[in-house]
Amino acid sequence: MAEQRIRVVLVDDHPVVRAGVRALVDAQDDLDVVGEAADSAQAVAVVGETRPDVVLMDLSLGDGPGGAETTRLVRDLPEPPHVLVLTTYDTEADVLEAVDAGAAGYLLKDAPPDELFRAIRGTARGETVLAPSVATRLLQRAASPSPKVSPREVEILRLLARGLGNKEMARELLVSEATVKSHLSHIYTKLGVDTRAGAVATAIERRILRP
Amino acid sequence: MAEQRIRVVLVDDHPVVRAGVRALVDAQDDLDVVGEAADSAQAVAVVGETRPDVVLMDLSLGDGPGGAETTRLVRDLPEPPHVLVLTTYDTEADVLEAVDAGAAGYLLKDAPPDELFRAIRGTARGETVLAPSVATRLLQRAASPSPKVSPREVEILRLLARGLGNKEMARELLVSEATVKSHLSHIYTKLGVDTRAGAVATAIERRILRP
DNA sequence: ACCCCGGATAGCCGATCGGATGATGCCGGA
DNA sequence: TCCGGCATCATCCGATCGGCTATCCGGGGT
Repeated sequence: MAEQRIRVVLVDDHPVVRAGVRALVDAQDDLDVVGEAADSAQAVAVVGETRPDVVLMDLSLGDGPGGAETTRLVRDLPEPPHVLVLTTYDTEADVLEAVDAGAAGYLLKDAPPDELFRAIRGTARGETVLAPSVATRLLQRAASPSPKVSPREVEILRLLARGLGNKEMARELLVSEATVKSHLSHIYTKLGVDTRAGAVATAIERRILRP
Repeated sequence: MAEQRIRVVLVDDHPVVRAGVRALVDAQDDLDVVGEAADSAQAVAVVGETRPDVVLMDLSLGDGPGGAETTRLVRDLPEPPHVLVLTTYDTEADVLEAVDAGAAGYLLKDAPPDELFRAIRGTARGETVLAPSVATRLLQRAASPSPKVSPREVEILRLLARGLGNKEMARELLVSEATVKSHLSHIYTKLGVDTRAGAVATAIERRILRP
């Protein structure tokens, strides 16, 4: 007789994507979509009810808790399912957050269906599955550890995004202009940029600042 | 007897999204998916062969020409189909560019299926269909005298966010440094800022740039 | 005990920026 | 047709920035 079918739950706020994954996955003999959720609360509920083997998780779930936080919640359930992140972007922060939250795999939505199926089966077996571009990025980062920005530096970044000059920041933070310049230099080094504008853009992209 | 079925072609580089839209649309009695394309060249070819009533167009098509440019190409064909943009983001620049390219509608991928169907039918009849959030944004812009940033200025903003200096931008855009400075001054005025860092932050916040 | 890191401070200097001012050509709407 | 917006270019000048080199202090880890 055949193996046990792999039970899959979809978590994605885009109805179109849910329909697409369901259509593709359900057409496979060994895979079954047993539930769908459009947000974090639904996800936890559906996973609790259906006890799937694998959860396909989108990272951006519109309002409320995101995919990373939802992954954490799902993984905190008793006998948790494996979570395979299926999302559009492979930002450094996204990947790290997801893996940290307990995701077993990270796939991009532009992956061909075959790759998706293989990833689901692998994840169900407890393997770690990474999209090629994601794997590449992780290796790069592993080679060069990205230094963390200190609290004070984040303050500077906030003022920077508001367009303040060094003198104004100094007044705002009650320190000397020299100190501000010092912080800025460190920020440039850590973010790998050499201008204020670049620092702001990079800080927002790395989610150090919220847009 | 029933009306003529509406013939639809999908253009999207994500297999998952194509499968989803196809599954949803094909389930409707009056809608038929008659072709799919994953990039610009395929899109033009498929549209030429299948002569659809409506093209569902994603704006980001991976490498090569984007959805806006592809929309232009498709609309330049003889007896062109109506183009309904179906994408993830509603950045001001994206919307303007798409409409300028001849798109008849703009819908977001998180729209519920019903809305998608109504949009397709409306577009087929030659109506203009905008997603609520997009319509809201356009109305805001129209109501408040917040001056719109020109395409060239958006280019400048992009380079700005990458931390380029005026000299570098000038080289990149094949214009003189004076021109760059002129654009920057206009940008500052329009965005209500007076520094590069502030311009980047404001541009991202107003979704003129994507983070 | 020692060293590293975050934070604060200082001065110097060349490169760059931002503001002001003015001019040209093109195109599209009133 | 005229006006306005867009894009282009030019100068001038004071203010600011970014890189560099140093110093000092306090706390946490080895």
